[in-house]
Amino acid sequence: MQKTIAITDAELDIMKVLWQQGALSSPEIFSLMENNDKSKSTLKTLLLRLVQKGAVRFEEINSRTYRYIPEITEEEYINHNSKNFINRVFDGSVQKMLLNFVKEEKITKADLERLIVQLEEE
Amino acid sequence: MQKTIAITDAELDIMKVLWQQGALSSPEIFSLMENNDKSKSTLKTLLLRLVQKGAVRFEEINSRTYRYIPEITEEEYINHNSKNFINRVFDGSVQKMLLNFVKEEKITKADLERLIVQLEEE
DNA sequence: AAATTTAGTCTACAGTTGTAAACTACAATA
DNA sequence: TATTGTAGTTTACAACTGTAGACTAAATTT
Repeated sequence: MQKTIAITDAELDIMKVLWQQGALSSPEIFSLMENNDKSKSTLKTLLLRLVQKGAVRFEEINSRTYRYIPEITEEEYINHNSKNFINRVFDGSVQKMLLNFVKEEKITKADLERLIVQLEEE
Repeated sequence: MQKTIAITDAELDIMKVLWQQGALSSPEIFSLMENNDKSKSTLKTLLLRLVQKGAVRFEEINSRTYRYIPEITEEEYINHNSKNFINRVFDGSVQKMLLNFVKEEKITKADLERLIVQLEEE
């Protein structure tokens, strides 16, 4: 069982482009995050931290360019964070969460019905 | 629209007992959190921070004891955090989250059906 | 009244996070 | 080849977090 790697919010923005693209050089990451206001330097720091914590590895492309590759998958991230969230906010109960979302009208009956149909189609 | 008050994990433990009990003195909080290993001093720091950020207020009971009262409700906390979580992890889409939970078998068809029944009963 | 317990306050401190400037070294271009 | 652009590295720094010791002052116990 692999140890848990915590990814912070700022780091997550980088992971998202990496997950989407598979592997990117840092300039590529940077240009894909142009909407993001962070400086290039900030980006590099975040990338370095991701490498240090093992969330990303890199390969040398040529002498001064690297390709960064995600080491943990988006699924792993999602699963880990979902569990965390449900534990923290809903005492670990998915039921409790669902009930709350329905009560708060974040989920409608139509949503639920659609899901059931989807489930049956498989 | 009230400004957002961020509650950290450690602080949340305190909020939880306050939400459950409504209002407590700090020794009461402390004894309700005995399972928790934190020192009394730590608890007081967290309580102070909660007061500073407006998540908790206090009333004097007698000269050297206070009653601490939650200023934000558990619902507010849950709603805010749910939104945060869904934004961060599922790009703001509840549908996406549900789909993922179903796929990961965190939610079963039975869960969904039960929810629909509950909805209809209201 | 003296000793002890205890609620609260002040101060501290290391680790994490978000952010970035300064610096280095190679590569492309003039 | 000298200049300039740029990928990467080092260093920094303040805010936030988790944790807690030291100190103060009031209440309780002896």
